[in-house]
Amino acid sequence: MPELPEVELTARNLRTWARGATISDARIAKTRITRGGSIDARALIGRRIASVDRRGKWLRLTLDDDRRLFSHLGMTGRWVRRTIDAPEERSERLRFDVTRRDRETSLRYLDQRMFGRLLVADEDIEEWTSLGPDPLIDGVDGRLLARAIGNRKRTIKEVLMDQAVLAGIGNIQATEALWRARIDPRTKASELSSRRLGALARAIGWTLDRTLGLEEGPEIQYVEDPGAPNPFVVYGRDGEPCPRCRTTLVRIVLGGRATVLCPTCQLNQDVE
DNA sequence: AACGGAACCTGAAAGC
DNA sequence: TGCTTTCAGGTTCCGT
Repeated sequence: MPELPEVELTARNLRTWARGATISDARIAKTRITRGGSIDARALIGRRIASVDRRGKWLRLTLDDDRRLFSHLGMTGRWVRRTIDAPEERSERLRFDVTRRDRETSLRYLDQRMFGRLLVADEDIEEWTSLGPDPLIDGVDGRLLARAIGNRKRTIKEVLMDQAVLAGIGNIQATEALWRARIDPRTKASELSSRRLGALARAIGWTLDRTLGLEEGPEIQYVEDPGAPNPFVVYGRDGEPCPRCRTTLVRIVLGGRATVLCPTCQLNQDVE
């Protein structure tokens, strides 16, 4: 589920909760979350969490012995803070009890569908190093987009979601940004003018900032959480009027993913 | 090489 | 009411 904004908020939470803290206990359930490796939880006990970083949708917790814990949230992963005596939750896959200044709390990684990943490594893993530029860390503008896209011929929506092109953009952020920039998601990426790419870069900044602002708080609110209203402008709103021109928004499928667009205003026309 | 589609999972919501 | 189908914000693999 999570895209760049949710992962960024998670990184900020983990810094607040755990940076500088010592792991006093660690337990990991044996599930497919650790595929591609295995984690010896006992070997983490006693280590201090030196720093927490995010790149794209990946999190990296660096320990004081320079080993790193990598975490990808997949579709349903979330890190939460609990009291030390809170009972194990249904989808709990990893638990860290951490101590800082004599205060002990418990960090839990929850992941219902287990598409997420957890890996421990001595150095940065390929999944981390192969990520493209991150819009929040590296900034994003039309030139950078043009360079990242190169002459890729897939649709701009699919290319935007390619983590090697731009790190952190998923289905929601791509949908929202393309609507904002008035670009038809089916356009071949290499066919966008530099002017269009400039508009797209600004639109990406707009939707990321907007989503980050919506999600400030102790726990990330997902759209699909029961009772939570959809906070997005067009994502999940097919059948509703376009907020800009009132045309009914339509749903198509691109690269196997639901895509909402306005058939009237997403026509790649410059508007100033 | 590039593409569409299925697979990996669980559970909530919609459909009948 | 209860059973069935569809769908979900991610990634990877497989066959054409």
